[in-house]
Amino acid sequence: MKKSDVLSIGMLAERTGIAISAIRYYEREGLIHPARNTGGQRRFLRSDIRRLSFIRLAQQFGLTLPQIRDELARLPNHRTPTARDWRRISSGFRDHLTKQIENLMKMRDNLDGCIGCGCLSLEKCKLYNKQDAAASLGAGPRYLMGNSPRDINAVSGQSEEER
Amino acid sequence: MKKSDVLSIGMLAERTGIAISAIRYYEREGLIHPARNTGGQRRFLRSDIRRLSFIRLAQQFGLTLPQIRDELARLPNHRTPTARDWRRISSGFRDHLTKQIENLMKMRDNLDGCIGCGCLSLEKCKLYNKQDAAASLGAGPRYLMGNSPRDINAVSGQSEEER
DNA sequence: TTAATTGCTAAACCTAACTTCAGGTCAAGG
DNA sequence: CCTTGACCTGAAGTTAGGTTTAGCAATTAA
Repeated sequence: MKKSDVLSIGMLAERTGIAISAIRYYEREGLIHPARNTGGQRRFLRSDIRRLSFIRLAQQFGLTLPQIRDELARLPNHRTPTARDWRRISSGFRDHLTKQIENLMKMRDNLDGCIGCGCLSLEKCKLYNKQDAAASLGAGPRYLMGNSPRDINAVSGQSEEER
Repeated sequence: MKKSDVLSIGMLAERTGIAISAIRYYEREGLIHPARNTGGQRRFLRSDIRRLSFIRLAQQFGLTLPQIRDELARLPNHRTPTARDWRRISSGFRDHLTKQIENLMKMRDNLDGCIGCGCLSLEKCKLYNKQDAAASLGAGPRYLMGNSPRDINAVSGQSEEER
C-alpha cells in the first residue's frame, strides 16, 4: 500500500485548495461522508479529492449544494467511482450550458430591440421575461435575483405611459 | 394636468410589480430619491416607474445595487430622463452580455474535452478557470460562487493521482 | 514527556437583497 | 368624529454558502 490511503482534513484541504471549514460544511450538508478514526477525526479517501473537485465544478455551473448532493447520490455506492462514473454524471452539464447560452443570446436579441426604443416598459419589453434571466444566471443565486412570489409582469391592466 | 402627477408607494408597487418593502429598501440604498408630503409619506414621480424598471433590468444582467446606483447617477439631474437618456445608460449591457456568452461557450468547449477524459483533475482540467465561470455567472452573485481569497488552482505541487 | 500542531464541536457572524414585525401615524370615507 | 386602510420607522429575520471564534481533545515531533 501507498504512503497513506486516507487523508486528514488538512491534507484534503491542501490537495483541493478548499478551506477546511468548507469541507466540514459539505459534510454537514451531506455532500461527503468521511469516516472517523478512533479519536473522532475525519479520515478521507483519495477519491474524495475528485468528489470535491466535482462539487466545485458543479457550483461553477450554477448548481446548489442540495442539487449537487442529489447528483452525487447517483454515484455507485460502496465502490470507488471510476473515471467512467464521473464522466457519466458530468455530461449533463453540457445541456445545461447550452441552454444558458441560448437564453443569453435570446436576451441579447431582445435587448437590441429594446435599446432601439429606449422604452424599458414593463409591459411591452421582452427583456422582462424573468424565465430567461433566471435560467441564464444559473440555478444557485436565483433566489437573489428577485424571484419574489409576485410576478413582475403581473402589473395592473392600465396603460403605462409614465411620460 | 393629469389625474395625479405623483404616486404613493402603494400605487408605485402596483404599477411596477415590485414589493413595497423593496422600494423602501432601494431608497435606503440610494437608488431612488422620492419626495415626501407634509405627513412624511413618499411621493413618487411617474418617471420613477421607469427608474424601477431599469433597476430590475440591471439586476437581470447581474449588477449589484451599488453598481446600479452608480449607473443611475449618470442620468441627468433635475430633469426627467428621456427615452434617449435611458437608451444611453442601457446600451452597455450588450457588451456585458456578449462577454458572458463568449465565456460560456469557452466553458462548453473545455467541458467537451473534460468529459472525454473524465478526469476532473484540479491541475489539468481547464474547467477550473474560475475567471471564466465567475464572469459568466454575472457580476452580482460572484461572491457566492466561491471567490474565496484562496485560489482553487493553487494546490500544492504534488502530482494528483488520487486513483 | 511535553510542547506544538492539528482537529473537534457548537454557535455566532458574514454578504446581498430583501421581508417581516412591532408599534405608531396619516388620510379618506361615512 | 371615528374607523379603516395605507403608510411610517427601526430592528430583526431569511437564504445560501460559507468563515470565525471559543474552548477543548487528539496527534505528532522533539
